[in-house]
Amino acid sequence: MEDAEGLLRAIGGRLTDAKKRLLALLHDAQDPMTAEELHRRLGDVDEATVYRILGQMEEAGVIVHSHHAHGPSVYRWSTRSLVAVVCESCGTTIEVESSLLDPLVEALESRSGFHLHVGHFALTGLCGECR
Amino acid sequence: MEDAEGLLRAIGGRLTDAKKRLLALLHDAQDPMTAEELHRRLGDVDEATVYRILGQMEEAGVIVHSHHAHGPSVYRWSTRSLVAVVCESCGTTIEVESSLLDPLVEALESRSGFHLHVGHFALTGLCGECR
DNA sequence: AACCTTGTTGCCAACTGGTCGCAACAGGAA
DNA sequence: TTCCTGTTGCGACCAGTTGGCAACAAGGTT
Repeated sequence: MEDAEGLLRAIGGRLTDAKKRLLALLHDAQDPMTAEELHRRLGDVDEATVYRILGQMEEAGVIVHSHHAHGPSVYRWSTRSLVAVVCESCGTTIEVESSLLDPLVEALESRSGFHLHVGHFALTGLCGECR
Repeated sequence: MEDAEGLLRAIGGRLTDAKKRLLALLHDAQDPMTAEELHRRLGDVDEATVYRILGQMEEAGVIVHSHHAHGPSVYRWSTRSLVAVVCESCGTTIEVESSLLDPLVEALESRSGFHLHVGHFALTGLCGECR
């Protein structure tokens, strides 16, 4: 919390209650959360405001979002460099260290000059149980 | 076209004009297409119908769709096993052979028992020009 | 060829995830 | 305390997609 306030001050915006609480929620969460989930947990903060704060925080590099194939985006603290892997059948999500994708990143880099943003996209497939 | 008809017959549904034409479009397309694009090119086929046909064809395994970060899904003939890589800055999309992801697929398989569906998700990042 | 069953279509309303405009509100520097 | 400006809630709006429903038509049956 104390460093969340420092962060907010560093970003430059105003130190509002909504921002502090949203940031704390996301910081303490072990799993990524959807905007709707954050809105629900914050209780009295409007959904549009949640999206606005998420946008600012992401622009400031504090958080990142990723797309889970069907359904809403999820947001997570940006220091957690994980890639979500979602089962298309049962919805189970596991997270793997993004370093697992390093060979792919390097291959793309040298082949096409493309620099991948690993983690912006969830990988999808079937989990062990559902196969 | 002749084998498109055979395909449709094999799938089991009725052989309608909309299905034949949509399938031909997608079969002959070099790039993946959005539902809106298909609807536009088909002219007199309703958008809801396009989605319904796409759903059936996908269930039958004839086509696959993938999600491009923001914006609509794209559909492609399923024999083209490519992964889209989208530049977040300029939107340029390149497609790479999915075999480039084989090491990742194998790693996930042995670590977590997860079987990835490569191609269902687009990879995102920055292209050489935009970096 | 007429007929009937059932998949298919068009039309349109609804739904989800997300954005926007605007007036009221509230940090926080002066 | 005052004032400026970032922030908020509210409600309309938007894109992409799905669902209900009645009319329609593919294609097997008689």
